[in-house]
Amino acid sequence: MKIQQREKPQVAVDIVVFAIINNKLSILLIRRGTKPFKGYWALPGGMVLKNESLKKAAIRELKEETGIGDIYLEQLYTFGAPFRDPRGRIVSVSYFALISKKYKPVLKPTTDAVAAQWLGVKKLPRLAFDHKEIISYALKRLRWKLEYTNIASQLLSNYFTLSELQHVYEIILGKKLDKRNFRKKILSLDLIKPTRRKRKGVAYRPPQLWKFITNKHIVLDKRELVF
Amino acid sequence: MKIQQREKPQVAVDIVVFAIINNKLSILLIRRGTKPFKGYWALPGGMVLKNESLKKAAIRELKEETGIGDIYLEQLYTFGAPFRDPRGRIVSVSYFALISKKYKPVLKPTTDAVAAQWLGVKKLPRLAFDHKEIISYALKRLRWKLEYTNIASQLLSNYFTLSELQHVYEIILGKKLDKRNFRKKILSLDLIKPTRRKRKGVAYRPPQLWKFITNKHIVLDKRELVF
DNA sequence: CCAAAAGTGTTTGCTCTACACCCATGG
DNA sequence: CCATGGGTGTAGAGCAAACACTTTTGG
Repeated sequence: MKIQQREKPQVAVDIVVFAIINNKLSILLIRRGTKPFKGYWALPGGMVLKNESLKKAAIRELKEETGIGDIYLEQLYTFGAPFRDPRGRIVSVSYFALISKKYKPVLKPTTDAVAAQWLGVKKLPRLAFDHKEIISYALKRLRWKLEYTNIASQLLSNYFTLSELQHVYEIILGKKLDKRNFRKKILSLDLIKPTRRKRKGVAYRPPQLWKFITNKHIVLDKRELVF
Repeated sequence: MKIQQREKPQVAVDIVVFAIINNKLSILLIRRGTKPFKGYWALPGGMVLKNESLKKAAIRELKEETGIGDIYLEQLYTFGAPFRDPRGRIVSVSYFALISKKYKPVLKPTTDAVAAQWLGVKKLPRLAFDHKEIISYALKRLRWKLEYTNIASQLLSNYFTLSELQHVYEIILGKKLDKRNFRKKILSLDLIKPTRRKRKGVAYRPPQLWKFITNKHIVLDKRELVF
């Protein structure tokens, strides 16, 4: 398919979807089945439709790829270099999304994609367009927001143990944390509360299950969660 | 002028230009001379041209408005609600800019604008489009970046006194700061250095003049400048 | 000599860090 | 009873906040 260069740019969304898969911070990528960059991995995304907001477009694309509609989504940055796409002028508004453990995404290849797959951020393949840059931007934002928001809630199930929460931090920040200090700090912020439940069936002392006090996105007024 | 709704959105830039004018944090606004929102105040901005990057477009528009080319500019957020502009689908990439004391902007009315003026952020008039939202977003970003970057350098002359620097912080954060603690903190970060010069002609002890060690944008790895 | 802002240290409380042992369960 | 991760407290160091007086100049 060949698209001519237009006078007016087209507006697209590209989405960096993070999830923790097999204890690795991973990104959803699709393998392109058409030119340009055929065979390369790329971020899911697509054109914004007429009378569709940018966020709606991102939600729609994500639903098409993963089947999940209810997802944390936040605008990242807009990339608009004139020749970032060889097909013509495409301004891409990037989003970053988090998929919580409570969902099981069903990856569906779509028109442009021959495969969709979770790939660990540590060793990403070569990527189409300027998608590497977009991902690096998203990673920065993710690490940053971990420190002053309750964003980790978006990567866990409704009920979780403190160790699971700590692992989210460790995986994303890429370093081991002290268990006691982690607990002290996270508890001091009143973001989570204990429940009556404990995780059953484990071959060790059953851990307390916790939940976030709210599902809403909370922005702390300081970077309180710097570990 | 009536523009029809197009199938492809147009891409525009809108710029929130901050400067400190008469000890007030101010924004450059233009009074619209044409419909829609004729007579309302609006952010400077305009359409992105073919083969022009987003940032270039912002720089060009700013130069047209203020005559200043060398300016701190950073992308903010992209607003793309389908009906944010009654003329049709316009996706607006917003930028935020800082004008340093070393420049004297010459405000020039342009095609769409009957007047350009600095208005204090404390009491802004009613604004066209969703520009109020854009400004509120820019203000948040400005306050936030003050705490972990050397962005204040963009609002001062090359040489400045510590009190002037402190005033930038006080004006933007909207609170008085302790002089001794301010100095201690700012000096501990190695962002500025003393010069041999002192400000002359003042009716009090002549203050030391300082400069920023670099003109480059520095991002600290912590929010060190929380006062 | 007066007015005005510049410049300068110390004490106190709080927060962050480092660190090791017992507990509850399944098998 | 063994293996496994869960759960808990404290002491010391470093950082942040509060606070008042002396200095230097122009007029």
